[in-house]
Amino acid sequence: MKKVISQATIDRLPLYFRTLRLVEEEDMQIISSDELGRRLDITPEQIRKDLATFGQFGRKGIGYDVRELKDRISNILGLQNKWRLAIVGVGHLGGALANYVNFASLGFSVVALFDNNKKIVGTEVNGIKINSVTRMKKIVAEKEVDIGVITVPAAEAQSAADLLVAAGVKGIWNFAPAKLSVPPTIPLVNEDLSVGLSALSYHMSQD
Amino acid sequence: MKKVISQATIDRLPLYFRTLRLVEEEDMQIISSDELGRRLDITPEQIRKDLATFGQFGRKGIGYDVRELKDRISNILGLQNKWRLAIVGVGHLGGALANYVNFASLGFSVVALFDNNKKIVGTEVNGIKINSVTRMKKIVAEKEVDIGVITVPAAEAQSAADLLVAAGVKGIWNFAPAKLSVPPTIPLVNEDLSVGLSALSYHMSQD
DNA sequence: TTATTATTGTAACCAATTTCACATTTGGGA
DNA sequence: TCCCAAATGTGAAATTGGTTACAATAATAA
Repeated sequence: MKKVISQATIDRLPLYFRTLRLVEEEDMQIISSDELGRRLDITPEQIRKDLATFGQFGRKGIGYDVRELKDRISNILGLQNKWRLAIVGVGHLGGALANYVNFASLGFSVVALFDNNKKIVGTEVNGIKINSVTRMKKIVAEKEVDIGVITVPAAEAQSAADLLVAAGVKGIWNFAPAKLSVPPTIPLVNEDLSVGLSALSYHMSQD
Repeated sequence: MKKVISQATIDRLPLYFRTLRLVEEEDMQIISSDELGRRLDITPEQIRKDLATFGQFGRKGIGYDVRELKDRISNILGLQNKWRLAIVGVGHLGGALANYVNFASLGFSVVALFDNNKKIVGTEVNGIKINSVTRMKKIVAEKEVDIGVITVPAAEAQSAADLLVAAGVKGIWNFAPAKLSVPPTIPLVNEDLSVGLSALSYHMSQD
């Protein structure tokens, strides 16, 4: 199963998935690419092309089986893995992510928190104890952490990434506005909020 | 000034901007596309092409004037506007954004907070009072809010957007995992965190 | 002054992505 | 049974985005 799926398609799959879950709750068993597109503002052709990337399982003249499509997308995205997250940097954003309920519904769980501020080490957020970053290796192993989430200031982001990689995480989700260097075997996704906000500013300035 | 700049380019401009600020602090007056690219893992050709979209102001054989390039990008992104934000939904994420320092350094400021939970209306976060959503129109006008930030649950996101539009905001930054309908004159940027996290999951699942 | 090196700007090419057009399949109704 | 309407799947065309190659320019050193 080594079919390449484009990044553009991968970024749309979560949207399909979330819509299929809603549709399922409405007790729809079958959905057409047209209806799915209408709900997401994506053309039906685009959706069919995306889905065709990983085999054909729609039924001509009918549409797609909601349950089957949803499960298939979930598998492609690897959501069956129930990834375990550790958050490094328990400031406002890190704390918010530790409490973020939408993760749980996708099968992700926050299992560890790290900070280098002695004042908060030992306290708990959402029932999870904050540890010193010096204990990262031990705790990442113990708690079987898969994903490291970086919510430290930009200047400290690279060293947080280095510690996470050394501790053995399999992927990194970076919120710091900084370019990180990690081994090519470790997937890295950047979630720099200022990019989106700046893009909004740009569009608001045009007319 | 009606030159079209591609979304791909717009999304890279904030990265250039942030790097130029760092470079400026290092007292560099001139930077080459090569050096800028090295710091961001973007090819120098790509950078030159992006910058060429809005005129030529590099100097052949020399490079780009750091200050000038930074100011120019700031203007293109509309950051000189000092946009004023209102956050709707003061849960964990909304609260974190109300405290987020990186905004201020880009010239954005949070000037109003709204929630429909009576228990928190009247309290303050980061010195900003939480108002009832019923007072949105009045307060958006009073505080001269430009941008509405949506951090309510998905099911309430559309009505939050409707209220913001009715109150006169000029743009919307949406964190709820939902597709919003807004008038085409109102720029909308979606910041669905589950998209990035799912993409990370996908890449981690590949062999 | 002239050659050399560094570096931009851009045209031409190539790759990725999206849109278009349509053949094909399915179920339902006459 | 046969036709029609509703859909998918997909090749081809169009568009968008990225890479390559190189001419042009500027500073510096010989």
